[in-house]
Amino acid sequence: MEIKFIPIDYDYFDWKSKSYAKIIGRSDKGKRVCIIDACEIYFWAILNSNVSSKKIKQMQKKIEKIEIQKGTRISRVLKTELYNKNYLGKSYKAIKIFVTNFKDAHSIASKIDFKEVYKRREYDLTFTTKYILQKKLNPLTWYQITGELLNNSEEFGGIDSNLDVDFCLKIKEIKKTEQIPFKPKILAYDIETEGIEMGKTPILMISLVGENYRKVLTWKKKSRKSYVETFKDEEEMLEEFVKSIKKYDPDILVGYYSDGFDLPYLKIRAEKNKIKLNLGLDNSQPKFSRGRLLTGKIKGITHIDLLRFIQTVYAQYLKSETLSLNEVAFELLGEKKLDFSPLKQTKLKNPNWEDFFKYNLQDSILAYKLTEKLWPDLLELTKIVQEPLFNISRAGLSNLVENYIIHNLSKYNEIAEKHPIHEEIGKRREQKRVEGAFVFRPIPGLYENLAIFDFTSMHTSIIVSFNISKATLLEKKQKDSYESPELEFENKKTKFYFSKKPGFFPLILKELFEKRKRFKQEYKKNPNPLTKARSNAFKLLSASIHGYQGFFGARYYSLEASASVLAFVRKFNKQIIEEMNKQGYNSIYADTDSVAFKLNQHTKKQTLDLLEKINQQLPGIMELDLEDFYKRGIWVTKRTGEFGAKKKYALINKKNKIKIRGFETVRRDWCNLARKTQNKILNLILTTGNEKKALTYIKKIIKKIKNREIPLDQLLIKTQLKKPLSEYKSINPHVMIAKKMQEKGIPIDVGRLITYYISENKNKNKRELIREKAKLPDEPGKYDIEYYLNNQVLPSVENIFEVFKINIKEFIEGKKQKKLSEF
DNA sequence: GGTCCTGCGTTACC
DNA sequence: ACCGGTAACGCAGGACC
Repeated sequence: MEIKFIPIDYDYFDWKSKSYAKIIGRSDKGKRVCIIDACEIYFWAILNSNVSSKKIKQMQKKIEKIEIQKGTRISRVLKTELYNKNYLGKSYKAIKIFVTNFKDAHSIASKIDFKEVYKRREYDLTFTTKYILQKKLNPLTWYQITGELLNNSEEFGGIDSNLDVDFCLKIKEIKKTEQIPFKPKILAYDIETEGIEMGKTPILMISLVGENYRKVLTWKKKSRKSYVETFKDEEEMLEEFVKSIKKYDPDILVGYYSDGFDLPYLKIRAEKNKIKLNLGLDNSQPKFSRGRLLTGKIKGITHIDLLRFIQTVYAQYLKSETLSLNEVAFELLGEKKLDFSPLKQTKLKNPNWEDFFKYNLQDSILAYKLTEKLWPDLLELTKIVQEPLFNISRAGLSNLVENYIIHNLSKYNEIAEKHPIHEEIGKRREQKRVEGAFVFRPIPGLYENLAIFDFTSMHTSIIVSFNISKATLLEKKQKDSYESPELEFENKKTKFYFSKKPGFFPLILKELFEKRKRFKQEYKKNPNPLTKARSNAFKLLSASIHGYQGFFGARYYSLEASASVLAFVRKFNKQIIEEMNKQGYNSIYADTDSVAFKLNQHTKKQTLDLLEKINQQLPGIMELDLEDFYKRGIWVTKRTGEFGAKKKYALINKKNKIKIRGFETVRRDWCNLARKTQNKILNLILTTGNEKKALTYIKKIIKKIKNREIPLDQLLIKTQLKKPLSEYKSINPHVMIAKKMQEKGIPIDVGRLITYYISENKNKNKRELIREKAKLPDEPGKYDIEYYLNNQVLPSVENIFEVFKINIKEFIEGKKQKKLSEF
């Protein structure tokens, strides 16, 4: 039998002590298919140099006799083969050791302890990674598959008959084929419960949304709405939930925060009702693995918690202040959750069930639409990193980078480095932090006619240009090697040297860098969600590489490499600052990979010519780029001291587009009033080039504050709770409010945004703490005029006016010949 | 009882 | 434990006068 097949979910199983891959996907006809494939399980014993051939043969014989029994399972070494391989860029003889069973590779590896063995490697890769590497059956890519149809076959213990698929194939041949668009079957779900404590109270309703498919399952109330199905009790509802999913037959089951809430909740409630939540295609129940975060896996169906993907991969493209479903959906879809106020109360009393059903349905609708919207990003990242969608949708940045590297090692005949063990991680974490990038302290002022240059993927281009990596680091200075700038490392001034022979790590990055450029161009030429997603995926990987090298959990960790990259970053940033000054420009500001400067008498063309000249002199693949030309820019003083503040500036380009960085305007822990006022002031100053209109505006705002004309929603301050309440040493207003909320019975989780305002407080007998005046938004009270003037609005604008030598407080007092308090 | 400094805490930039 | 260093700045806590 021959079919076109796209792999989606990867798994493996044991049959007669051997490991087999079990891959679920679709055929081009939309059939759900399982394919079964044998996969050789092996790892490597890398040998010390000058071990004699005779000795090697002896070792191979010994290794081939290793046998392990674990319960009923017997694991053996099947065979061994000798190869010339590279490991960390050096060539070695290595014995490839084939074992029967994946699960025992680790134990067998630990039995190979000959003194001639330098390292044992690749026993710590997952089965799926090994399989994909070996068979090149990449996720979400179409293949032409030839195989033997299993039909109630005895082979593999009748696996096909217990599997909920259209057919099951035993693979004979995998061939590449043309790619056709693939749209997965997505089903979104969301539950509503009586309380929020995990599994404690019944699930009231469950919504399910797919293509032309909308359902709410409940047992609480009958409804006139056709999408609502009412059952006798929670048990029946849960049973129907499983049935509905099986019937809809989705490739992807998606929720929002469903790893942490919906799926584990469902599992507990199923247990309480003594029923099986057998969602898996093999009728297995969801399995949860505990890391820092709970992860819910369903066999054969890719369970995605969209929040996790958005948190690690997508948040950087979002403006939303929180990653709540409501805000993210509004930003990406222009659609919100429905307002259902009974949920905001601590106890649900006689809710309007019709509204509640609608509310529940809407959450799944949003999750469904968001998944469709983010599908190009999930798809591209999965194809590029070459790990299953399930992993990609939850992977952190280091994980994405590392898997990208692992799946690109074979070109260099490289054996993968091992994952650091616990002890090693501990050691790495104790290492002193290395010095980071350089930030140039600006001289405060309003500047005209500016431009910004920045380096393209600076860290990555440095790694490639100077061949920097764990494997290319030389122990001591060598002739004809790359030399890092002087840097401090372990409390000593030193330099690091890197071989000139290109290493596999920089070479993989070089390819990544080139692809990043190519796909950015492709997107510019042909902008659509797919080209955008591809461009973004490479951008993300490229931007995360340097952080990866310095991350304690990385296989290719090297603090020496990381410190060297940063030393180059500082050097080149300073070099460009100087070069611009030398060429008759004035450098105003710089941060890491960018330099802002005044053009002075120079034209745009002269500036671009200079850019080209600089580029000709830059080493390797390093490249300086024009970010933009700007009409004006403003830099202010720090609130304390008379120096210019770093990481705070505002610019207006030639098309009157304003870019604000670091100012309170962009900080969510300031009230809207202060943020909006500052934004307006910056806008007026940047557009007009002077402070006149801004002064008129601030006077108007101050008057409004004084007259209590500001609505409460403009005065709310939002601060995130970053740790459990008990761990706070310093009780700041938001901690105080969180405690108050907890006393009221409102559940407080880490990560929650705490909202409050500052009210007037009459008893002024002792030193007044702000937290004593903090109130919940629904607590009655008058806002504290003095606080909002002196701690919010005026501080947000005073150093802007100071650029024009105006002391805003004095200006306001002087003008009116009155004290501020009488204003 | 006021003033100043320091550390905690959050959020931003790159 | 899940990319990391640089930086601003409010508030509380405590030393000091």
